[in-house]
Amino acid sequence: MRLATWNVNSIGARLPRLLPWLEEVAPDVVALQETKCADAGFPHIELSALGYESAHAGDGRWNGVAVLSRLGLSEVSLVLDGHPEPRFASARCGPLQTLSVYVPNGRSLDDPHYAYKLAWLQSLRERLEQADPAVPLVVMGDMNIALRDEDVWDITAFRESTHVTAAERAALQSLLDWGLVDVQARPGKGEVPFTYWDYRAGMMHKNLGMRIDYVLATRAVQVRDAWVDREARKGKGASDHAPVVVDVDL
DNA sequence: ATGTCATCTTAGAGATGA
Repeated sequence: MRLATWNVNSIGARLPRLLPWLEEVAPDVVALQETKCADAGFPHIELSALGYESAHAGDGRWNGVAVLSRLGLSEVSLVLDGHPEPRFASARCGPLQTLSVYVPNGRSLDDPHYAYKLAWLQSLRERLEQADPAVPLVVMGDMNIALRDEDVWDITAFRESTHVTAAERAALQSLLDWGLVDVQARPGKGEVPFTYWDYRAGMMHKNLGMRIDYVLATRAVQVRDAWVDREARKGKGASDHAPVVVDVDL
């Protein structure tokens, strides 16, 4: 079984890249983030033509998450309790419980959005308590957290920044402590396989990136291979995030 | 690194978010 997660930064703008990518890479289960579209505008038909059922939570301009599956799609849940923004989608995809999450950015340490980020992560942790860490389950998505210093291009550039604070890392570690493994992708251009590069200042070209997109899997999911598809971040009309692809056995 | 991209408002450049 092949899994993938990708922050597409607007599924509308990205459809000319997303559809060929799905055909080429042929993942069985996909978590998407930042679809930036309302449910009515989600391309269910185009995805169906490629064999995917899809569940989408979105309300328009911001956020938006989806789960795509060609192994069946059931037990859909699109709400994380207490949080109206569409940042959570959960579904059973064949034998695999699949969560697609778009963790709030946080913006800056003194912004209310930062506290919201931590509260949202706490809610996600509580949501996991309703599941069983012994079953095949993955949490995939844009965590907006770099778990280790080496997961950003230069930790000294993050002195007063979100994404690297002890509180954020503890919140992500708390998800792992429930019973999830942080699946390690093969090394990329550098030692750490970054998943995000800012559009500005030639960051991609200089490989000044961040590892903030994750596949977190229970131990019932046996990982065969994992990589970041940097090619999908290149060229015209690319997202600022690259997909993470993971081959697993259950 | 602050160099781009996407979307919405309301008709075209600015605001917002990442």
